[in-house]
Amino acid sequence: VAEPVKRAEQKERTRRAILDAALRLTAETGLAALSLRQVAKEVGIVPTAFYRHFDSIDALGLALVDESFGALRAMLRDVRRGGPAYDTIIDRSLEVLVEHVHAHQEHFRFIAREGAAGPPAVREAVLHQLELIDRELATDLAVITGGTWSHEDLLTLADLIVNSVVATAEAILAGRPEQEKELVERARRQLRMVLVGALNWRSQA
Amino acid sequence: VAEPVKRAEQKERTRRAILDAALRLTAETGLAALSLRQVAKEVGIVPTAFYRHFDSIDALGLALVDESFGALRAMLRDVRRGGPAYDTIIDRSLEVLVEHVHAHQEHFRFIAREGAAGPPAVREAVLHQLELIDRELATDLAVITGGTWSHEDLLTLADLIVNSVVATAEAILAGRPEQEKELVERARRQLRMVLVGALNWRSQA
DNA sequence: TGTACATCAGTGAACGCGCGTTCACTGATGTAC
DNA sequence: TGTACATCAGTGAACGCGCGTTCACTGATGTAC
Repeated sequence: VAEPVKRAEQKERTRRAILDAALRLTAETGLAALSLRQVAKEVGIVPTAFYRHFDSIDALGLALVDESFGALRAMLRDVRRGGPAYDTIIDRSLEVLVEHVHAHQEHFRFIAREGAAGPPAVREAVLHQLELIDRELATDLAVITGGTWSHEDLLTLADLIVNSVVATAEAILAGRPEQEKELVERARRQLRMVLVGALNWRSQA
Repeated sequence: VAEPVKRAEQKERTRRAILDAALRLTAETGLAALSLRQVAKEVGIVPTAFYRHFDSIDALGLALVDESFGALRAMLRDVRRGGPAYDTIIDRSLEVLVEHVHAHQEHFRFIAREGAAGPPAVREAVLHQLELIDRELATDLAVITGGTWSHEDLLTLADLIVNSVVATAEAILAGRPEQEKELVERARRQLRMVLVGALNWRSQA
């Protein structure tokens, strides 16, 4: 008594079309100003059909949060693939960042925008996911630093790095393409400053 | 033939009421989702009277950008008042930051929110103002570091500091009050890492 | 000081429009036998 | 395989509501003389 195939397929296709349309439309005005009717029109369905897929725009927003963090986590997996090779990690991470930021522009923009200004439920979901990523990075850093740092110190450093990288991604997306090289070079220097600073500061403490 | 006094006074009072109401109301949903009628209702005037003061919600938004950066610049003046006393500058700056963030919550939130998700004109105005502040900080840093750094290096460091501080302010405003001490302590360590790192990295370069 | 006129912040009715949501429906897809 | 029935994604009319904007207006404040 499994769900029939063809009908389910069509439903899934419409669901995808709704998610894609919403991601495209929110890029202009943000999720808070997005209407169900705009989405329906963009997809090519009647407004009421929206309810066959989502209870509300907020519910749609939460689905987009999941999807966007899927893209971000894929990026982090790519970064980790190289292992903790200490001397090349900054260059490699920035390469992966630039590649993913371009391939998933809309998802990155969505996270930045809705984390600052989304409807409360969406905003909270974004901030929660970012906190989880902070903690994951702290675990990675524990490996790189050889397990001698305290949990709190690792989180502090992870937070500093995540904030800088998020700011860099936002700047790349907001800026003109010809500024990109400059922004990446700046990020590279910043990460080096941070890494050198963390190690020196640590040995003084 | 100067503008008459009493009438102008009343007009200014209404203008202020509109700005205050808008700042209060946007805290919930963001400027993009704010309606002229909501503002008028909150102020206690008829919707059409809004046009006596602003051409559109966007124009009102730009006035709020000016006002919010007025608050931010007042903070920076307070920080600078202590002069470039190298060893206490981090502690003093964080004290001033915490004080101003609480006194002008709504303005800081406005900057963070509309810089990420405001209507295009407002968003651009916010990002432009932040860039100006980056450059001002770079000038301050030139004094602190004794004039031996390149312009580009100073901007890189300023950008790193501004991003961290903005992230800290956002975290304080988004978090629960009992987390504040922890967040400030984390910011303190981050700024020390950055300063130590910048100096060491610099001397290696 | 008193009067006649000008200014203009705020009013209130009206407009067409897009909004979210309800409801009964259609007809292709799927299931039971 | 063929038939009768069930499911359910998408339809289309209708609703009351808040929206931005227009327009002619009112009446207190201000100015000229």
